[in-house]
Amino acid sequence: MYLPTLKQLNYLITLHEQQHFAKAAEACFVSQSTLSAGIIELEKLLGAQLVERTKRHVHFSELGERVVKEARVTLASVHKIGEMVEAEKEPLTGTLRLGVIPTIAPFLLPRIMPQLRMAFPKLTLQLTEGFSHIICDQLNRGELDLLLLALPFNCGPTTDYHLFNDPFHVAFTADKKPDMNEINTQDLKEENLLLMEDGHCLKDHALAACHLTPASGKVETMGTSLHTLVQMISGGMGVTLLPEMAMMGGILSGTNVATVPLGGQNPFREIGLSWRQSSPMADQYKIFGDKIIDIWSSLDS
Amino acid sequence: MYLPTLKQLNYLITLHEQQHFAKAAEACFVSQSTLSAGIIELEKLLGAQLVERTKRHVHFSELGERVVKEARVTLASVHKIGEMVEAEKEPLTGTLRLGVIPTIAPFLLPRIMPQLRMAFPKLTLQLTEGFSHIICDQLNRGELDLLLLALPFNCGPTTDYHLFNDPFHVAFTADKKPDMNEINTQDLKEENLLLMEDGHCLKDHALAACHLTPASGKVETMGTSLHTLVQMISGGMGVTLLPEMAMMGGILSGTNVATVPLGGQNPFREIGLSWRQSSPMADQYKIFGDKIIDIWSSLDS
DNA sequence: TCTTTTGATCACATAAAGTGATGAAAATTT
DNA sequence: AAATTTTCATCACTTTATGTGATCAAAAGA
Repeated sequence: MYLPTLKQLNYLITLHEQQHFAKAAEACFVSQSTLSAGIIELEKLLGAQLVERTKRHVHFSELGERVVKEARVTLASVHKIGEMVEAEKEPLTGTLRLGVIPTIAPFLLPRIMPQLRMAFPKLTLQLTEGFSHIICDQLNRGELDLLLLALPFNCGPTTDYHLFNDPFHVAFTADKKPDMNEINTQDLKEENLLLMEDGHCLKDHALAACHLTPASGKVETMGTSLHTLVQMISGGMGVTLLPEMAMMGGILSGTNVATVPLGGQNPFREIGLSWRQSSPMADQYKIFGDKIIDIWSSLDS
Repeated sequence: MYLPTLKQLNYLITLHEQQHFAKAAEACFVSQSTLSAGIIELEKLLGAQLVERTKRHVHFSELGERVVKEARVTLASVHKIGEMVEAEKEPLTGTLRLGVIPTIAPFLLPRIMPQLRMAFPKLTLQLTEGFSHIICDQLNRGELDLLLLALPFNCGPTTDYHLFNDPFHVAFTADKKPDMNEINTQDLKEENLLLMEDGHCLKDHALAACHLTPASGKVETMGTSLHTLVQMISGGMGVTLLPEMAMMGGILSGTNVATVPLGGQNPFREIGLSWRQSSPMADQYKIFGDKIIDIWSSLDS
């Protein structure tokens, strides 16, 4: 495949506009000899005469006219590339492919999206909801740019950015709720603890918050959504750990469930962002994360 | 205005296809270092990172994806230029802008166009009818490629190509037609000679065929078409010189006009082609002219 | 720990694009 | 007719861009 030079095409277009070699050369900020040689070179490459030269006039052949027309299309396309890049340099514009886990997405996003849109009006969010390990794979394959998830999660060569802590509450059937300001891991030993099934990192983080290992007895897991799990608690089937975020998102409305804050050390899950270490947009992602922190704390109060 | 290189854009596209520097380099028939440097150079020029490199994977940033997409458009456009030129190399294809004078066009074209189309099916004729000096100007301005006219005509720096001679006949009102095989210039001295007005070169060529100068008395000129002139003769207002081409084209049908061939030296006008001396298509125009000769002589017989 | 894979980098070679000066042909003025 | 002007091509030369193989460093995998 033989390629002309964009410079040559530009020379040709300018020559067509000026109908004069010396003037075209001036317009291109090169010497007349350069432009002349450029046009000759282009004609030689294409193997066809595009321009007829007389000592008095410059004429474009019928083919030359058509080549000029198409060359304009070519340069316009190149120009568009430049414009796209320039637009992108303004931070947080364009499209951000964001992966979010299912125990965050339905509770956090509806509450922060409006303000996020206002803060970054030129940013289009392309949301993907999935289990941590799924969206981590997508991140590492380059199909996503950024993840919003619960940390820690071993996601390969990523940079994690802490946003805020999301405290756990223990959810009881309303009539079984103990009258305490907070509840401790030890107090749960007699309860039937229901958690979400493998895949949801919420299970691991909940256990970690309780300083329990998966092997500790009396733990049942269920392959359902958090909403369904709450319904089970409401029906008296046991207790569970609920992220405050979900409660603030209204997961308890219309249920027969009451909650007590979890006590002890680190009774929360950590919410954060992850991106590939190699990402050139790290700065922008931090700004994005800071904005989420901002919005979140304003919701809390 | 800063221009990337088409090579660089091509490297980028290939890298996107191969997702691997070394393979992309191979596909571009360059060394890995060249392709690597090319991509880096492009990123530096644009001032933005398009590709994320890890030791294991190559990822395109969201911007990178869009740049690749637009770069494909660019290269397709360049490719189209190449195709246009290639198509043009096949002789007598594309568009030919042909200027024809009014004393040829209506008589010759209808009779030769069908066969011309058959001979050059890929050639589109863009016809312009006008006085010799008008279409000559257009030729010299590069607005026309080729002229079909009566020679000689001083048209500036053109190459003329003789096609055939078009004999003159003297047209009388039918009842005044002398009973002769041919008629001589001297025999016309008593007649009222009607010719076309300035602008039509037919006047000059008719006078030349008669070996007369415009000053020779008893010559009237009229600013009309040849058809109208024939009507005047039919009405008994004098005699005129008619090109045989017009008669064969049926100009006399339904009129009261009879003709006698003109005698003497060179009793004809010369039909030919003209193109700019500087035209790169001279060979093609000769082939085109030869075909007209061909068709014309087959009509004669 | 050793090997393999992979993209970046280095020193160097070649090719392309640039320059000012000059030349030749046509058009215009003297 | 001669001189001048206009205009594009060409020349010798410089600078810049693009290319190469060899080598390096980092990460992944054995």
